[in-house]
Amino acid sequence: MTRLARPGESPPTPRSVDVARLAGVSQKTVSRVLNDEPYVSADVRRRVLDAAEELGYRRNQAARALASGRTRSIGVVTLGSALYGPASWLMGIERAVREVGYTLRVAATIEGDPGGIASALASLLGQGVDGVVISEPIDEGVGLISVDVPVLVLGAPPTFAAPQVVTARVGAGRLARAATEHLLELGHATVHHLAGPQRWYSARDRLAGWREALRAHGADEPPVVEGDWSAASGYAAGRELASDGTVTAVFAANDDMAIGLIRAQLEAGRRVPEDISVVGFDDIPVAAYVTPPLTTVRQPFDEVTRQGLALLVQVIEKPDVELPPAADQPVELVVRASTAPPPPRPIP
Amino acid sequence: MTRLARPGESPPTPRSVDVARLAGVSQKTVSRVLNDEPYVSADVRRRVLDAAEELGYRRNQAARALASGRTRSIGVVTLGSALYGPASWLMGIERAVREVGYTLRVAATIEGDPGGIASALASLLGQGVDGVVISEPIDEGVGLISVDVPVLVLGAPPTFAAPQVVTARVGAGRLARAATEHLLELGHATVHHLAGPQRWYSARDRLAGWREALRAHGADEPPVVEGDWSAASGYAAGRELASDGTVTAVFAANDDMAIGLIRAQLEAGRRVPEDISVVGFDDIPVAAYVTPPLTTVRQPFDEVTRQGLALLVQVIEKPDVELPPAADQPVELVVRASTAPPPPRPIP
DNA sequence: CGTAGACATGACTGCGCAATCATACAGGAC
DNA sequence: GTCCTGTATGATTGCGCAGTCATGTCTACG
Repeated sequence: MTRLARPGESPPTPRSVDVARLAGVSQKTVSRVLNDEPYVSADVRRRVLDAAEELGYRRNQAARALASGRTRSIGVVTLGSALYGPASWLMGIERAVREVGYTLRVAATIEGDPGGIASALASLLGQGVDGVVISEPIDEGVGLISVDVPVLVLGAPPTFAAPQVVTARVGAGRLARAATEHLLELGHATVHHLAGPQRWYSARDRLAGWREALRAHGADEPPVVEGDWSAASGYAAGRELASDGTVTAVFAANDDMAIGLIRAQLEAGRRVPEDISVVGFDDIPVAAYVTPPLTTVRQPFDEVTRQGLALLVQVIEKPDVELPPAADQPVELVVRASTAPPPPRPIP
Repeated sequence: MTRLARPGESPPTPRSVDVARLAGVSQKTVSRVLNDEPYVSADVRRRVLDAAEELGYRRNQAARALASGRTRSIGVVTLGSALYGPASWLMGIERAVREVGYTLRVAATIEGDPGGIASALASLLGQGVDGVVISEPIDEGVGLISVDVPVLVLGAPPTFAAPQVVTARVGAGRLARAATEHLLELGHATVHHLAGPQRWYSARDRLAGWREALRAHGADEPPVVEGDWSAASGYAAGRELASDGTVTAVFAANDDMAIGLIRAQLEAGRRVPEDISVVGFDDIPVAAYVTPPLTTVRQPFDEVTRQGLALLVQVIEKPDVELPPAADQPVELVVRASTAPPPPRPIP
């Protein structure tokens, strides 16, 4: 932490003792002021803050962590990709973490790296984070991973052994169900599903929501096509589906795949939404501007991360207080122009 | 850092002394082994590693940082958004940071927050990072920000006072120039530009590249339309441009705006690319699948971050060694179907 | 008016590790 | 054999802060 100034450079960074000396108090009192502890007179507080300001003093986090046993940092395990969903989660978490006065450490897992989550977690724990957020985990068949700090799992059921596990379910399942029901209510006999990779919990959630909706409406359950989230995989799936004239509605597990799928339909001479309706998932920024504008489902990233982190921090700071149940977030289906009633009769 | 076990819980986490005791050596020797320092016999090394393994020992990073003055962590200042560009930079950085054996701390700036970069930097410096990466900075008119660790600036010229400043230019300007030239070479008399917000260096870079290309070809320089990166702003700009029949080619500063712009053209009854050609920037995942598939420019995120970080780490660890010049990254223009020669005569 | 409590401050200590210095023993040069 | 250099290890110390306890001052109240 000591920044070794090269000869002739700026003075060394000040310590709390320096502040104390300048303010005419003890080092401990400086610590009191900076930590907002009680029993400091207004006068002394003022002097200390002024002195700190004058010296440009910043507390040494390593020393704080060592002395107090807390780093005031939260680690995030995220997918090492720029996919809209994971990236949005991460940014939501950053905002929320900062709001509660913590700092953020990030470890990315790499798709296909076995033990990726476990090693990312190990790296974070080694850094001494006070809590961990796991964003949209994928199933690695690792079984129970054991962690000695509280864990917040976003968008998936917990499979971690930890002092406390908090979950913030997005209700992706409910959202998927709403998307499917939207299509059924337009009059489609059934709805096909272009699923995400089933190693992802969020992909399984969406599939389950789709299935529920079909069952509730007594609709047939057509075979599932699985993609890998990419528009390319959506395109491939779309070519396959285009050869089946009975398909009139598809719910894709994300917008990228939906867009690829639509392109395949157009190339096959089928119009969207006249011949086939498509619903996506995520509401990526361009969803409203592609052709046709995409009906999709929007996830409340900010609200979910904020709520989840508030819980996590409470668990970290007051492990014994009872947790309030997480409030459900509102479902938001954004209806645009990629969905319509089915054509009068299936295309032969 | 001390994880206080609640009564009846697992034993406290082991310290290096515990490892030392088990291995029958001194604490310092454990430190030597774990830091790969010389002058340790193979036998002792083995015993220490075994003992550490047996106890599940992990070094306390706070203590290491305090004792050594280095955190072995790199801080990143990034835009708090899920925009494709910033998110891709961040993930590229994560991979690169891990490859060089450091860990990552993230601070996001908030658009519109005055002093955002400065406060994000302050937060990171307070955490004691050994180096800082600033990704696609925006101009806050803050003037010189002073930092006491080496800085890597991605995609922009440096405006920081720091012991060492490294830049990894993406060559966005060159890429923008290539995009514009592509249109000119198709026969367009000139190319309009839908710029990004000019507070962003990367937006200014792209504008400059566009301007250079026009000058080099002796083409007229039409007025610039400025968007805010969003598809919505591209759409708005597109409506404006659509009323001008002389516009036959547009270079948009990112793909989202290009997609919004294309949608506005279609709604105005102009065909892309027959009536008007559009080039984007970024090659977002869906760019190949929108209608028409988007001609765009791809940034070499991974190569640039990897090279830049290698330099940054070298500067951190060996401040006195001369830096090799950064190699230029290859320009990649991805030609798809949104560009074509201009229509025979301007639409009246 | 003496004492219990609230308030305000400081002295001292220790967090877990790496840096520094000291020590000990090899083997080679002379 | 003595001296040296290179190798291998340990003892001690200190990084900069917060925790603990001691101490002092001021009010309130019987």
